[in-house]
Amino acid sequence: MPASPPTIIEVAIPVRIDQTFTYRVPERLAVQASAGKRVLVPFGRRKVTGYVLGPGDAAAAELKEIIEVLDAEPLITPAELAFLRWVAAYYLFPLGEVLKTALPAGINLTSRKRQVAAADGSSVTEEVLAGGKRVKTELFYRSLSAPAGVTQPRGRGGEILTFLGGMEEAPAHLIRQRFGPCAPQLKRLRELGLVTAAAREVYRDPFREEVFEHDTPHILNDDQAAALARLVAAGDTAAFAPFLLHGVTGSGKTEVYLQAIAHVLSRGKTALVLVPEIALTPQLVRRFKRRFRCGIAVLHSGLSDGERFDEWRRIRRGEAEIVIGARSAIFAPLERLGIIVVDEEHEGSYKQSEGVRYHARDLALVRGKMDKAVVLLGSATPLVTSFHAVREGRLGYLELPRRVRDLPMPAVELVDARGKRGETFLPPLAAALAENLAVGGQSLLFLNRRGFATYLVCQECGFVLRCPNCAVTLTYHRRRERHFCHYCDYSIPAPSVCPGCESPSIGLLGRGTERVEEEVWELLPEARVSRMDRDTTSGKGGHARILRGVAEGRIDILIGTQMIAKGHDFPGVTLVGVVSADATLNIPDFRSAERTFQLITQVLGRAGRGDAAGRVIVQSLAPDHYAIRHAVSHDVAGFYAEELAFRRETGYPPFAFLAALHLSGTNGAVVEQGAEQAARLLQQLKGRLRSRVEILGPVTSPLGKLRGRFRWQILLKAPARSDLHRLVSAFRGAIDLPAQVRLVIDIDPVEMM
DNA sequence: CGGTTCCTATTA
DNA sequence: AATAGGAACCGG
Repeated sequence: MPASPPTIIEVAIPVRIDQTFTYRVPERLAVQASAGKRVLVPFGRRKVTGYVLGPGDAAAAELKEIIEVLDAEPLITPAELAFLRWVAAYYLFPLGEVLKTALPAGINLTSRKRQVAAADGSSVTEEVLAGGKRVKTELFYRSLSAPAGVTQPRGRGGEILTFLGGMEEAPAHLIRQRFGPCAPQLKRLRELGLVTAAAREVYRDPFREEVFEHDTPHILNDDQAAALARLVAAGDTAAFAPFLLHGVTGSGKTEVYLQAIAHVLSRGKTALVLVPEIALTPQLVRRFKRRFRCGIAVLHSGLSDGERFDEWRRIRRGEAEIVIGARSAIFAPLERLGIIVVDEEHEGSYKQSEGVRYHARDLALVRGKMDKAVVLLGSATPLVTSFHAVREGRLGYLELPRRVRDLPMPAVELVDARGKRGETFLPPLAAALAENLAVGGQSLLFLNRRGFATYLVCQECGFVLRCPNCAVTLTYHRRRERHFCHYCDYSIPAPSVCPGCESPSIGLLGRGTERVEEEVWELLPEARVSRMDRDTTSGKGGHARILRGVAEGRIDILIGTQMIAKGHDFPGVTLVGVVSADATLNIPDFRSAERTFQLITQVLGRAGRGDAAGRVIVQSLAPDHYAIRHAVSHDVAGFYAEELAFRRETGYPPFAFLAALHLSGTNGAVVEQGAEQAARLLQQLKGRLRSRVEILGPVTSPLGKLRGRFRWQILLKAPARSDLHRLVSAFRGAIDLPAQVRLVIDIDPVEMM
C-alpha cells in the first residue's frame, strides 16, 4: 500500500508569535500540499499566506482546513529551510517572519477588510484578497506563410511583416522600438492570419539595455596569486573554508574575488557576492558582466518588487550562477553554492535593524558552513572580531599588503589641533589646499558631520536648542535657515534671539560640512567647490552627478561626510584633508575607536589612486589617541593589537558576547515599569539557571526618546553565546509585558546606544 | 452624547 | 502582524 500523503501539516505563519500552526488538508489538495510551498489558510478573522514546513501532529483537537496551495513547486528547499530555522532560533524571531523576509516582498496573498459604501448609503465591510505574485508577460510575434487569398499589406504593416520574416520571432517591445506605436497594424496582421502572437513570461531585467564588452583576467601580483592559490585549493576540497582577505585600499581585492569565483564556476558551482551599499552595486555588476558570460542576478532594495521577484525566480530556476546583492541577498535561493564573498566586511550596513535583526556578514559564515562553501571576507580595515578569529585560527588569513603597480602609501601629516578650536583649517592644511589648487590637482575634504553648526547655545543663559522628541541638539542648516534633528525629522526655523531669555547673543558651535564649504569659499574664492553628503545627494542620481563632476575635472575641492570615504575611486585626487579626525571618537559605543580607525583609513585610501602618490593632512584634537596614531601611520596590525588589549581589559567583544533588549512605547511610565519588570525577571532567571550573564540596566539610551517613543534598554553580556541564548530564550518564554510596550531582542547588536 | 482614540486578546 | 470589540476620553 503506498504511503498516503499527509492530511495534517505544520505551517509557519508570518506573525509576531513564537509558534507554528497545524492545519488539515482536504483530499483534493493532499498531493500538492508539500513542504516549502505556500498555502492560503484561515487565520483568526482573516486569510493569510503560510509556509508548509512538513507533516504535522494530529494532537490538536479542532483543526481548520487549508484553503488553497499557492505554488506548483516549492519556493524553499529543505537545505534552505534548515538555514532559515537556524536564523529564527539564533535571532529569537518567529520562523514565519524569517521565511517571509527571505522570500521576495509582495508575493503573499492576504485578506484585507475594508469599508465599502453600499447602495443605501450605509457602509459594509468587504473582504478582499490582495497581493500575490506578479509574473510579467509580453507578446511574442512570429510571421506565418500567407494563407490563400491574402495579399501582403502595404505601408507599415508590410514593413513589420518583412522584419518578422527575417527572424524567428520578436517581442512586442522590440517591434515598438523599431517602428514606433503600431498596435493597429499588428492587430490587422493577426486578423489576416499573417502573424501569430503568443504571451510569454518575461523577466524585468534592471540591466536589460546595457551591452557589455568582454574583458579577460588581469595578471595578478605575487600576493594576489598566493591568495588565489589558497582559495582554489580550499574550493577543491568542497569543505567549509572561511578566509579573511585583508588588502590595503587599492590592492586589487576585486580581482581576487573575480578569479576565485571563476574557479568555483568552472567546478559547476555558484557564487554569492554581498556588497554593503546599493550605490556600489552598479559598478561592481558591470565589472562582473564584463568578465563572465554566465547568468548574473542582482538583488538589492533599489529594485522594484517586480524586478526583485523576477531576479529571484531566475536564481531559483538555476538561470543565474552569480548573485550580487546587499545584505538580504544572503537568502538568495542559490543551489550548489561554492563561494560567498562579503566585500567590505566591516561595514555596518550588513546589519538589519528592523524585523529580523540579522547580520549578513555573520550569516555568510553560517550559510557557508551549512553549504560547505568557501567564505571570503574582504576589507582593508577588517572587524576587530575577524582579526581575533584569525589569531585563534578560526579564519584563514590572506594578505595583500601592497597596492597594485607598487604605488606607495600616501604620506600623512598629523596636525595637532588642540587649543585651536576656532579654526577650520590650520596653516598646513590651508597652505596645502592653495598649493594643490595652483597646480591643478583635486582635493578631498572629509568631515563626518553634516549641516552648518551642531548646536545653538545662548551666551547669556546657557540655553541649548534640543529636539523635543529625541533629546539631542538640533543642527543648524544655513541653506534652509532651520535647525534640524538628525534622528527624527523635526525642525524649526532659525531663531534670531535665544528662545529661553530672548537675548540676541546666541552662538553657533560645532562645525559641519556646510560650514566647511563656506570657509573654503572664503579661503579660495576661485576654487570650484562641491559638497557630498545626505543633504546634497537626496534626489535621484544626485550621488552620480557629483561623482561625475569630480571624474570630469569640473570640481577642484570636494567636501563630504563618510559618503566620500567608501568605495568610490577618485583618480585625480592628490590631496586629502581630514578636517577633524575626532568627530566619531567620543560617541558612547565600545566600537568608536574601531569605527574611527576604519573611517580614517578608508579616507586616506582615497588619496593617490591614480599615478601620483598623493598627500594627506589629518587635523586632530587627539593626535595621541591610538586609533588616530595608527591610522595615519598605516599601522593596521598596531591598531588591532591595542584595540584587542582594550577589549580584553574592558570585557567587550570578541572577549564577551552581547545582547540588547530594547523596550519602547509612547507611554513613558508604562515603558519604565516594563523595563523594571524585565530586569527583575532576568535576575530571577539568572539565579535559577546559574547563568554567567551580566545584566546591565535597565538604562535609558542617551537619546531618552526617539521619534516620540520612550526607550529603555537592558544590555546583556556573557562569556559565551550559549549563556546568552539560554537566558534570553527563557526570558522570552516567561515575560508578559503590557501590550503598549514593544520588546525587541537584538543578539550581537552592533550599535550600543 | 456620539464619535474618536487607546488598549487588549486572539490567531490551529 | 492584523483585527475586532470594548474602555477611556472629550468638547462645551
